[in-house]
Amino acid sequence: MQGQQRTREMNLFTDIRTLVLDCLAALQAEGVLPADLEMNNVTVEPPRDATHGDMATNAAMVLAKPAKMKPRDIAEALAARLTADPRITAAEVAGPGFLNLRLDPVVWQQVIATVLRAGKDYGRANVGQGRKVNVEFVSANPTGPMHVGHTRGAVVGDALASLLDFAGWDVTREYYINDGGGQVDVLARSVYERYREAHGLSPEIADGLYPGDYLKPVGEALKAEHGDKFLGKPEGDWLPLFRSYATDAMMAMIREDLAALGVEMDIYSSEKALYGTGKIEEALATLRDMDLIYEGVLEPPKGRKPEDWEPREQTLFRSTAHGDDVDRPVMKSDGSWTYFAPDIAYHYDKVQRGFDLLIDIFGADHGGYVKRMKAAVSALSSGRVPLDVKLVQLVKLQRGGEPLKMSKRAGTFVTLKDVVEMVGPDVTRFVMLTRKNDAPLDFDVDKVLEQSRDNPVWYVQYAYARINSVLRKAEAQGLDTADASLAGAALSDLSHPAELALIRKMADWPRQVEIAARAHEPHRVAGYLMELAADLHGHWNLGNDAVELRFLQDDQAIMRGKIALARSVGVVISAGLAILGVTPVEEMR
RNA sequence: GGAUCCAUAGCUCAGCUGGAUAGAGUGUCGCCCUCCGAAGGCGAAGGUCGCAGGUUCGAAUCCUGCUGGGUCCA
Repeated sequence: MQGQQRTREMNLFTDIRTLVLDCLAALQAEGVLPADLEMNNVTVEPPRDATHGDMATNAAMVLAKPAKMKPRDIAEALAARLTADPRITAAEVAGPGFLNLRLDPVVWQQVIATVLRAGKDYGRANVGQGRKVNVEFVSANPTGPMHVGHTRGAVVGDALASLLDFAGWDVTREYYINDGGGQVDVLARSVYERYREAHGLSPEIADGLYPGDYLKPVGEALKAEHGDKFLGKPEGDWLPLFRSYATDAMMAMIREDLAALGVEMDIYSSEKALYGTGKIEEALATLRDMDLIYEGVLEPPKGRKPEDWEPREQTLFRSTAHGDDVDRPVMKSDGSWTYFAPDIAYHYDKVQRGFDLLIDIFGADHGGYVKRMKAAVSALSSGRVPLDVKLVQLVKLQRGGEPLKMSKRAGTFVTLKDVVEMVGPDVTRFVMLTRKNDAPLDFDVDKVLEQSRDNPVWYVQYAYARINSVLRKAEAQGLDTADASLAGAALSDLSHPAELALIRKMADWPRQVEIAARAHEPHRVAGYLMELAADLHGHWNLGNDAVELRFLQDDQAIMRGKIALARSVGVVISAGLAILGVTPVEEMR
């Protein structure tokens, strides 16, 4: 397979792991090791401590027990086999049974050529094997502009989608429009007041209506299109029209906000569109066939004394059969659907569209919804399709250490657009990915624009800009700095420990991609980039004292290798930034 | 009351989904540099990984209970 072949060449760690497994198989063939051994737990990783060598394998420790042998004996037999490979220069047993490997520097140096030849595809993985994944994210109610909380979900979802794509998944980015519930009626009534206002009447923004100014243009547009024919008319005359008009306007605004962030959805699905199509009934019928729907009365919630609690018979989903804590109502006693019913139908639809994996990005306030959603997907796909729900915690927006408060009810809140206008889409995206999704995030709009070490965005961008600066200078000295040319540079001169350390960091990139993709954690990419940038800057600083470590050299042949190293770091940085959706800057100003 | 997430250096946080002596940044302390390969550099001190058990060759990581905090729930 072409793809797998390429992956093997790019990820040095899986290369060496394959070698380890081959050696173990040979030992089995010789009868040194028993035939039936589980090898899945055998890993090849960079050691925490660089003095331990280049790579370490735990094979001897993992296999000791099932093979009924001492770890040391296995390790020594394995070491003897491994050192027969030209890539391995040393293999020594250490600690409780680790096997520390040292690789021929040539192997490391070749990483540079690999990076330069692969370009932006360096690190592409095949963990997805072309399977289909649906990432549903943002899914903000179409009742107003997106605020900072949504922004984090948007960035996390988009970056996760890019990461999975990079790791070999077939990705669909999807937005679920919650336009079926009561909140869009509220929206329509709010817009009606703005419509009245457009006619010179004073709006009555009753408690519970959306007070934001952003609805004024919608009211005016309705006036321009329909004149005064809805003034003084009963709600039934205008509600449906106002509802769809307003949600369309809100969705247009949300799409603009997303575009400002650089987020492009593949599909917008509508909750409203599920009604009347039989989709909900179909999904529930499927569950009913599985004996997972029944009429019943829920236990009152434990603990706090239920004041207005009364036992009511409802239509319930037996979600406890799929891991939930209690069964959940899908239809209220008055015969109307609960919020849960269309969500079931929507996820059923996703299952039917053939996805092998579903991912939902929710705000942390929807955490209570996770178990029932997982139960529904588990039931409706007969356990075939996993649903992973990533909960995105709050963003604490600050300016110079002071909190920027937001309140949707008062109509004064910091929108996504505000933030993007203040700091730009690239900074917004990067900062949103500097923490794992389930940890709260501090976002200081002043700090993220500082040029300092503790501003991670700047730090990574600066590394990239430095590399480009040095490339320009090398070019001015007559060097061909095209990647294709640099890929042919002689690299044997790059043998200084600092240079090899930098290369090792780059060699780790494909591995980090796999780890991040498997864990569904795009923030790891940002973390890796900060480390790579730190290594680049550290190496740069060494050049202040040690002239032979500078990228710019008098000797063209030597400089060519150094520049190849610099450029390959730049390639990896831009590959990582591409996953985050951040544009690298060529020059600092 | 239940669900869920979190708890790691003074502070802000990483930590490879079980590996070796737990890492950065910042702050503190000490030294060096004034170099445009500028937007500092080197080093030191600083830890019962919330607490208590359990699982195993091995736990910050997995399981159970507890404590404290965020979020959610008719």
